[in-house]
Amino acid sequence: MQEVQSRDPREEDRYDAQRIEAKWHERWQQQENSLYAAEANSSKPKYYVLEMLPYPSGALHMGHVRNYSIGDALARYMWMNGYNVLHPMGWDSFGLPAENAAISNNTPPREWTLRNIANMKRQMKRLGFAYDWSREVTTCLPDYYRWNQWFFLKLYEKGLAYRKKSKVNWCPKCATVLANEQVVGGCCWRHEDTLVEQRELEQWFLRTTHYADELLRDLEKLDGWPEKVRTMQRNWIGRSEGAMVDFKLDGAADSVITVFTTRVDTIYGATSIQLAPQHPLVKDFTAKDAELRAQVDGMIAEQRKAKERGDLGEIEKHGVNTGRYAINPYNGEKIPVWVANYILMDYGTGAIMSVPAHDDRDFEFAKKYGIEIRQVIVPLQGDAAQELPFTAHGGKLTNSGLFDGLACDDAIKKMAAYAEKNGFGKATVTFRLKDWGFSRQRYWGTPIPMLYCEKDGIVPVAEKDLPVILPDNVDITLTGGSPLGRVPEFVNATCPKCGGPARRETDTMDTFVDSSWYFYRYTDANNNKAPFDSAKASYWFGDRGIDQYIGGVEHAILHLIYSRFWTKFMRDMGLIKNDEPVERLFTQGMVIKDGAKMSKSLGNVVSPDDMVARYGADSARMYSLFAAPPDRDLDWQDSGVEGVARFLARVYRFIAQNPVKAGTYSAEYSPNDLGPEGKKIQRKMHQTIWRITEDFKGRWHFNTSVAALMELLNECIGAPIFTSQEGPAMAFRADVQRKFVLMLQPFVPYLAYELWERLGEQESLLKAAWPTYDPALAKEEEIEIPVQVNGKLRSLVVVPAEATQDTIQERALADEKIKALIEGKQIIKVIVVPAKLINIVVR
RNA sequence: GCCGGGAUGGCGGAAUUGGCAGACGCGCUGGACUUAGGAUCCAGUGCCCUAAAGGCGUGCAGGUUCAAGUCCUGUUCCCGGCACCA
Repeated sequence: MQEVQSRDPREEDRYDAQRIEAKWHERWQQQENSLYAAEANSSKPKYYVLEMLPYPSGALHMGHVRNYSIGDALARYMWMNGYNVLHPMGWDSFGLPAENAAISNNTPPREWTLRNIANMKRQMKRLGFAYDWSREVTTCLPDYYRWNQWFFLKLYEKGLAYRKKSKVNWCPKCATVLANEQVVGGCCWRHEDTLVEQRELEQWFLRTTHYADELLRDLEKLDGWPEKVRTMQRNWIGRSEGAMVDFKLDGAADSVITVFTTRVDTIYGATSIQLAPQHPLVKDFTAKDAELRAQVDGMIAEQRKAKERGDLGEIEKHGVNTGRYAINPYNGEKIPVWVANYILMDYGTGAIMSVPAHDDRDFEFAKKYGIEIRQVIVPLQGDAAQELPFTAHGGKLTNSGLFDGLACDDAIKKMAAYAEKNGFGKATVTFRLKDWGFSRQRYWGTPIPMLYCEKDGIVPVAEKDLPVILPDNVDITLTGGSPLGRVPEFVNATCPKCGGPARRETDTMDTFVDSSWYFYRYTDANNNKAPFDSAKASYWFGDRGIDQYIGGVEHAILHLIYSRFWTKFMRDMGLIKNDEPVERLFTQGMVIKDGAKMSKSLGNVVSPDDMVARYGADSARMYSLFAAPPDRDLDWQDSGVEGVARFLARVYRFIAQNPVKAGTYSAEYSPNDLGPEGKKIQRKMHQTIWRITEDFKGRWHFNTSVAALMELLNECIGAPIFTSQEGPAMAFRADVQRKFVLMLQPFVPYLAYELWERLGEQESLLKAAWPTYDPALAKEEEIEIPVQVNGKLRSLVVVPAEATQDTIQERALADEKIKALIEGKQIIKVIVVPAKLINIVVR
């Protein structure tokens, strides 16, 4: 640093974030495995706070810094409040970018990944995040992924993992299959500009639908989750109650069209059947009818295009009559069978009964093609001839045979029961949620522990043979087939059943497996006998799961639904007791710059390393909490970071340049010693403690916490009482300085530790008690009461805080300005809100 | 179309229970100190009005109330999610 010549000797001891942070960073490094370790047999209450683990892309971005600053502040606050805190970190380190890096710069995925981890861990440490590194989890290492394989065997045993051939999502850029959850608006979640194709492939699936009902129902319990996330999951699961009804195909007694409907009560109004173009029966119809075939193929192409454009709902409805008829099992009526472009094969049964009188889409379609529109529902009261389509539920049946007169809701139940009794249908529930497509045709993932034997078919790897190690030195290309298939030493194995030759599964697991249960591993990260010890997991998860989980909303569906599924499975295995993994979830907003998401192409990326180098970790962290409430988007402004750095410099001057050291003062002082100025500061201090404590309790508006600290400092700076050398004044200054540092600790640990030391304190700051506020001292003695006349602010009067209504009114009416205003007018009413305001209504 | 969130000075935001709108910070203006200032300190800063006085002001239009950013009705725009879901 440049030599500064200054008259003021204090100038030589300026706030130098780099020097302070380097000093404490060095000290903390030396005890990295013990400093923030959770206690093993603690009598304290437990608190598990967790931030979503990062993908090791190479470097942290500001979104990470924000995420971890929130979690770290909370962890430190809970430590100070006497909790046994678990605050771990790990790496979601399988995934495609490692393979892409391998291709583009010829570095093996493992090496690339581990190097990135080392760099990001360095950044986290430099930022001063308090993680228990002894529990670090790295998902791409065999000591972790072997348990993925173990879980897979358990899922297979229970019938929750299965293999089937079906249409699956395929990303051409990733050259792999994707789960439904990984398709966003028809495109790949990693390649927003790449349309996902449909391919017919044989794949492993996990039966997430087994828990569909529970996954939906338990959302009600998650009142510590943002409503937004619960709604998104509800939509995703998409439960709908209805009935399946079989329509026989006329003239082909063994051919049946099963339709799904939520409105079986309208079935007497069904005047056609509509099939999705991909419906299996359609193939039979088109086999001998080239013209029909051409039209159907056109519809399939049209649907695909619309899906790719993301406006499937916008295409114009059209269809083609197949010339066949189906028989309505309720009344024996023959109705025509059509193929229509608005019927989706992947929802329900891919076939509907069309009731134009009571469905908007069917109505539009029937109008276009002149299909009969037959009303079978009328309102409960009043005019039966209302406008069609009449889609409301609140009606009763007409033209419906023996069900005439029933209310819709009643009819839905009775008619489903009738179908079941007569063997042509039943009440049923459909879900939008599909089973989890689980196989990936990629290298950098957990090998699926399965074998294919010519004699025994699909054979699981024996538990004792786990882990199936992912080989190194694999030739990776993004063309055709799983890279592992090109490694004979890997592929060629022995069948554990017959001892004959067997071929290994060469697909790997979706990386979302890794994050589905990693937070349980943190409770027992070094266990090599089991994924974790049940007792340890139950201690940290309790009945309701992780106390506080913090991350981006982009995982509202993906990670958060898979991990809920995994938890339910582990509970049913008897490994854990909790039904849900996370009690409270917080989704922080994005970090943006100049109104846009940070991206290389826009050139608006702010690098954490750069911020740390320019302003220090403390400033970068505090700014990321100060600039906006944590749940909202944060528009990054370097000048704002500077402002925070200025504030910290003033804090430093207030304490480090004028400290009252431990042992140099008497701890006792009485408020009466302080005088009005000191009392005012004391009041402000207790109000500040109150505000920040409240913010931590759940509101989490750390921006106002920081503002409160700034206000307190503004009050203190330049106050004459802090230059006094008298006993009580010294004791008071000592108290203010200590409480200030304690409140800084969650937000700016480096500066807080430095100042704590400057104050001569020996106790560990991390576990020093959070200051308490005294409501009596926080209370104002005198307050300004706004005086309104007819609701408009006209004056202010100063009264004692406890002033009665009468006193306030007396003072207000005696006020010169008020007197002049109400002169000659009639007072109609006076409203006095004690300690708040007075409003005089005059005419 | 359905669901969730939002709109407050030049900017980020505050107002926790219907009770002084604009805390705190940025930026800007003026001043002090200084060889210098992109350091520090002091003062000012919603808009209109020469100042005082006064008036206006929380997307828009109404309403309830002594009193509305906050409650009610309607409406516009922005962000996010879902979507021919039968």
